Order: sequence, then structure tokens, then C-alpha cells
Amino acid sequence: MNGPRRKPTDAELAILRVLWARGPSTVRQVAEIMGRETGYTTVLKLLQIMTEKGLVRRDESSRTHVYAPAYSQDHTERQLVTDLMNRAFGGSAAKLVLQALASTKASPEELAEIKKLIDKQRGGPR
Amino acid sequence: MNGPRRKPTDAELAILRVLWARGPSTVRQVAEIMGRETGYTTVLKLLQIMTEKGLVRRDESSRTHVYAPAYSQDHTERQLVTDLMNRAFGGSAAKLVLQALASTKASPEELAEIKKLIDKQRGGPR
DNA sequence: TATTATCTACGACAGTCTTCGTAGTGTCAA
DNA sequence: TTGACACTACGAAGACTGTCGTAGATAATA
Repeated sequence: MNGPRRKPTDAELAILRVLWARGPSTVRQVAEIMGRETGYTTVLKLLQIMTEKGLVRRDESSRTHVYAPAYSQDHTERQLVTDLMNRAFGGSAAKLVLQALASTKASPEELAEIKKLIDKQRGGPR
Repeated sequence: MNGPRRKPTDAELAILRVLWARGPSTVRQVAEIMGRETGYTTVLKLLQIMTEKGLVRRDESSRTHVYAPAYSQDHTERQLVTDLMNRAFGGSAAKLVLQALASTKASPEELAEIKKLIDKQRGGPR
């Protein structure tokens, strides 16, 4: 049940987002989605480091390796949110949420979804 | 009305939180609150760098300089939330909020406050 | 006055992050 | 078979972070 030791860096997170969206991918596939700004060997090196860190798993059965995320998007997102919550909001989820809602205008559908979740949390615990 | 060019780093944010809580402070005051882990000269150097970056303002009228945040807590928090929202949640505030609520159990009072804000953002019931 | 304490400035260090060049090896088609 | 191409491994550079030591100036005190 051990999570990764450290949170992913910016570049690592960008790669993870490609992997979560595409599923297991080769270096070339990731690099192409990342665009021209990021060179092929840069993506390769990053993925090698991420493999060492345990952020991704590498399938070496064919010459062209295939990389997959080691942790779910949900798990990582929660880790990042928790980290920011502790660093900037003194551990208060409510303050973070209020700030997030104040920052941008969420759509009515999104707001309704959030309200639904709040009610669920409210009624859930005994 | 330009904001800071870059978001504060971890150590910088820790210092800013002291300044927001205490108001304008000297290096020693900040260092004492930060505890024994952080040496005096470390705080000093950090504050010097933050002055260069424009994250804090320095009052040099007395020999012992007094530092104050250059940007409000709200502004900085919003910046950090927006940054995470873009980096990890594709710009969706709702996804970030849902993840924050799922991560920890907020108190009923907090949930009520959040609901109130949502209704306010909605522009009231139509 | 002489000594001690306090404060700023500054350099340097190790660690991390991101980027890229290059070497070496395998693959495939003409 | 050979030349073009694709892929991995690796080193290294440049930037940034956080840490601290030390020097030098000023203030406080005995």
C-alpha cells in the first residue's frame, strides 16, 4: 500500500497525464503528444528516472519499452491536493475548496455535482 | 497590478504564512516561529531572495529590517490553486474540488459554508 | 573603552530538475 | 550486406532550492 515517496514534479506530472489518458505508451507516443517543445530524449530520460522512482512501470518485453503509470490518477491527484492543502491552507480542505471556487467560475452542472457530493458526505458518516 | 512572476517555493510559502499571520516581521521573529529546524541565516537569505523576487517588501529604515508580504494571502492562495488546477486537473475547478472533498472529511460547518458559497456563485436560485 | 551580541551581505555547497548530445545497439529494406 | 533508421543508456550542463559559514558593520553592555 505504499505510495510514491515524493510527489511527481511538473514535468513528471505532464507525462503521467499523457499515460493516464492514453494508457500504456511508448516514449515516442508520449513525446508526440507532448508536442515539439519537449524533445524525444528528454521524455526518454524523464521516463527512465520515473521508473527508478517507481512512478511508472516499464514493460521491456519488446525492444521498444512500454510505460504505464504506477499509481492511479485519483491517488496522485489526491496526493497533490493534500500536499497543497497542508502547505498553503494549514490542512483545511474547506479553505482550499472555497479558494478554488472563488478563483474560477464553475459551470452550474459542476456546482450541482459538488453539492450532491457534499450532501452525500454529510449524510454518510454515522 | 502585476502579480509575482513565479509562484513561491515551499520554503518561501512557509515564510509567507508566518508573515501573513504575524504581520510585518523581522528575520528573528520569523526564524523563531519557524522553529529550530530552520537556521537564522537560512531565513535571512530566503527573505533576501524573496525581496529580489518581489514576494516581500523590506523596510530598511531601522538597522533591523522589517519584512512584509507583497501580495495578499488570498491572492497567493488563488495563484497556487489555479496552478495546481491547470497542472493536474486540466483547468477544471470542479474536479479539484471533488478531489479535495474526497480526500478529507470536512466538518459539517465547513460543508455548509461551501454550499452557501455555491448558491452565491450560482447567482441565487432562479 | 573593550568586549560581546546582533544584524546584514555574500559566497559556496549539495541536491534536484529539466534539457539535450552522443554513443552503442538492434532492425529493416534495398 | 550495407546503409538508413529507431531505440535505449548515459553523461553532463545549466538553472534553481535550501542550507549554512563567515566576514564586516553596528549596537549594547560591562
